[in-house]
Amino acid sequence: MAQKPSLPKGTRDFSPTEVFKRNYITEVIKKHFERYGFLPIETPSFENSETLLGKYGEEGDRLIFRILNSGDFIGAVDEQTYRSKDASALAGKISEKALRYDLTVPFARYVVMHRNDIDFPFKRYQIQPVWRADRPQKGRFREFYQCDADVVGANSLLQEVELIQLYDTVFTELGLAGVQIKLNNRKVLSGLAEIIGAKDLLVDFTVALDKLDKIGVEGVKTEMLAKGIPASAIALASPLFSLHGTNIEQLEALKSLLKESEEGSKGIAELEFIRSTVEALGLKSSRLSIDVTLARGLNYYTGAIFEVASPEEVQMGSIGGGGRYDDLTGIFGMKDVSGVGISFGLDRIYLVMEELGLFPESLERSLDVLCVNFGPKEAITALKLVSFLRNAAIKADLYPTDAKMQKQLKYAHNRQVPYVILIGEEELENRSFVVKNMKAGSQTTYSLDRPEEFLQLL
RNA sequence: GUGGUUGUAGCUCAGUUGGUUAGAGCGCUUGAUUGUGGUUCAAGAGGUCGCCGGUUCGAGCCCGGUCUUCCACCCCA
Repeated sequence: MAQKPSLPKGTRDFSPTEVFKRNYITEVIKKHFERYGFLPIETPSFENSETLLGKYGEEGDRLIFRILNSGDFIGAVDEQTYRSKDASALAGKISEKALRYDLTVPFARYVVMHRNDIDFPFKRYQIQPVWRADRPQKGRFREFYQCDADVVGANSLLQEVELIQLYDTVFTELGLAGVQIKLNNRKVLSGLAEIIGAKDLLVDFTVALDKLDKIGVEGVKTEMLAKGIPASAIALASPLFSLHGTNIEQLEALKSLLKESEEGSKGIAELEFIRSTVEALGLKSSRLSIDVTLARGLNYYTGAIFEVASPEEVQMGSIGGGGRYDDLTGIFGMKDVSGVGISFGLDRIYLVMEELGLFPESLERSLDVLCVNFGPKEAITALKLVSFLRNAAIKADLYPTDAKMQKQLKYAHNRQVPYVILIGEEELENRSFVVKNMKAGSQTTYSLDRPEEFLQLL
């Protein structure tokens, strides 16, 4: 029986135009990744569950798509687990694989597994889809692409500087000018929690602080209280709520606030180095802003934290994020390997560029020349000309059947083909071809013996 | 996972307190147009009203469930 086709929630088909536009973005990103010395890798779309589970916190585990075992997966479950109706215990028995949730954890696994074949420091990039069992909303899908560039095996802060430049270079070339690259440091957040005496509530503290521009000072205080952070501690942290001024001024204020914390002071020193070095090198169109409230992202960051905000005129979450993680491969048994990386959110960048009308018009053109098909005999000659054009790197095609000219021209019109070539009986006889300029409506005749004269027009 | 929202022709949307045969614009097909698309004119095709169930003499409209869309929260690219 015929069933109405449909897509799973949060997934999309991409039309030819959309794919052209998406490719345009990824080509730009890829080009600059390679110019910065990153090497491409790919990893499987699914991993063993234990590789992924527990790496993204409780919330992350919930959002991981799990893959049902094959065969008689129920028969393999022991009676006790089966009867317990404990979803997570049962899931562990009937599912051993899961879809990739991000590109960083699979990369960490990759590094550990291939440690003997890799020359460190290893700079890799990876552009692949990831899956999250999230509820879709604006700019949020269950299948989406991340474009990651990470360096492992060296912990120079110059890498942070370079990654900021990389962000700037890519967004500038895409025409996404004036993007704000937010920078924070986990050590600063950690130091703050220490100073106010809430070190064990670091995550709750930072998650609440992150919402400052969204829910305001009172909202943040309320959330912190709800999470069990004492009022006295919140009072100590209050200078944070009203930080303002330039990056330098904010750093000065933080420096004095954190002078008692060794870790916090280290974080400040890192921020200061990155800030001053980036400033010395200069950015093309983006601006770097230090933001101590920035805490979003994965909780494995240990140093720098990046987030790229969409341009203000567009209502969209962040279009990129990243940071430094000193310990990631430690989970897989490889200690003391530091990594730092950034990610571009392809799907959101697409939406922002679409909204701002930043895609070049040339992407719309799928065909430069279409040859009208007048019949078997004319088609052979037309095909010769089409081959000639194709060899000259022109996107050319012959209409496959000798349908009515009206239909063929309408097809050319709908596909926005700028030039249509006509080779009918008459042209065949005097070895010529007619080129119709679809925009102007004008026609010019060329000799089949000198097709290169037409090439000059293109 | 929580709360709200949406679904009618290929697309964008009308559709009255529940009442015969569900409409429009755009698009599509055919013709005016035997070598010419866009403009015009004429004709035509296209819908189990997301799906399942319920209430009713009668449901696109009311009720329940479910899927989907979009939005907020959580979290995040």
